[in-house]
Amino acid sequence: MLTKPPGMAAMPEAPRGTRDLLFLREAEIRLAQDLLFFGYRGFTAPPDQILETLDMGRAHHRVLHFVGRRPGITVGDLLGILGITKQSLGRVLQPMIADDYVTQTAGRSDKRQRLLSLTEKGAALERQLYDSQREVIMRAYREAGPQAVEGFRRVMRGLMGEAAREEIDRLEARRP
Amino acid sequence: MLTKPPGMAAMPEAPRGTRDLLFLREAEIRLAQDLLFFGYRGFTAPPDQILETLDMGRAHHRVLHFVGRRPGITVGDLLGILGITKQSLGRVLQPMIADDYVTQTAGRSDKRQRLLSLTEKGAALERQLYDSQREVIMRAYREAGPQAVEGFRRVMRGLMGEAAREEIDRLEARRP
DNA sequence: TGGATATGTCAATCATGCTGACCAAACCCC
DNA sequence: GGGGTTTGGTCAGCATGATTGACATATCCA
Repeated sequence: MLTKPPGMAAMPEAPRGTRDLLFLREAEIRLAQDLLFFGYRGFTAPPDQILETLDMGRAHHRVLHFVGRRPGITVGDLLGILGITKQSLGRVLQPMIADDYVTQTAGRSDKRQRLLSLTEKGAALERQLYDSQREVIMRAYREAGPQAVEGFRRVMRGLMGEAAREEIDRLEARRP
Repeated sequence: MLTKPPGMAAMPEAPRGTRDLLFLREAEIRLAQDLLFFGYRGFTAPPDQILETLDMGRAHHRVLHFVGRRPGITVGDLLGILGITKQSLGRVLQPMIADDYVTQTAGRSDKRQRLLSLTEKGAALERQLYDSQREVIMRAYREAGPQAVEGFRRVMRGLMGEAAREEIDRLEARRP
């Protein structure tokens, strides 16, 4: 089963002189990949730890987060934000309604809609999860400084698609 | 099944005068949560699209990335980086070896070890996935500017635990 | 009235993680 | 040299969260 030498792939060709520059560029991109992988993991770890004691997962957290962020959101809008199918959402959302974390209300203008909001219980859990992430983010922000935070925001916005950028703007605008 | 009004949870109390400050703080943290969610998704979307045509997933990409990043890495070290169990890794890694994306070589000093490297085929796929992510990252970096990139790096480093920070330093140091 | 829309649900499947148990080979120390 | 430890592989079973396809219901709107 074991082979002899690995036989690594060749580096891509580059004209003399530009080689160092291209190489530095590649190193920067590779670093970005590593930072996003480990950074995102650090960001999700604290809520994950709390959730597993409640037999919930990251999917539940996302529902709590975005429903809390936009109370009265429709199921369709939530599906659009999460980017999953209604079947996938249903399996997470319906138990959360049954367990009194989320409530549904029929839409005023369109009675087909089910407007979602957090209950007191749901809001309390969301706040606990929020606090655990707040700690991590505050520490990172404090260590990096305000200018770095602004740079972080600019880069993260650039990483997402146009649709997500508009979605974030909508979430920010709706700030109560 | 539908209840009447949502009954939103109360905002946490805060003494007069500090209220605005605390509120702004919370808005900043909430924004960070949104940015990380949508940004990470934008970052992973392009490789995911390629991978699904090959019947592979994100787990395969992570193996390709970190083995490519550290050729000759041991199975144990890879497990440590990925933070998963050997059973989970095995199910992804063994098919990749069978399909000639990854090779194993017995360690020179310790023959129990299986040193992992990418084959030509594996390196080619890894580069294709890298290129798709490179596009997204380059665009975000270009739009945000060099100072923002430095800030992004500082914040992402702060988000991860000490162990991950050391791991990244090790990966950077091993730059060929 | 009838088609489109919003939501829910059943059934099957897939990807990726987990635990527990166990095995084999190699290493290392007494 | 023998015995315990380490490294890696593997089997079985399970959970989560995603998918598709098909279908049901209630409501909206032209």
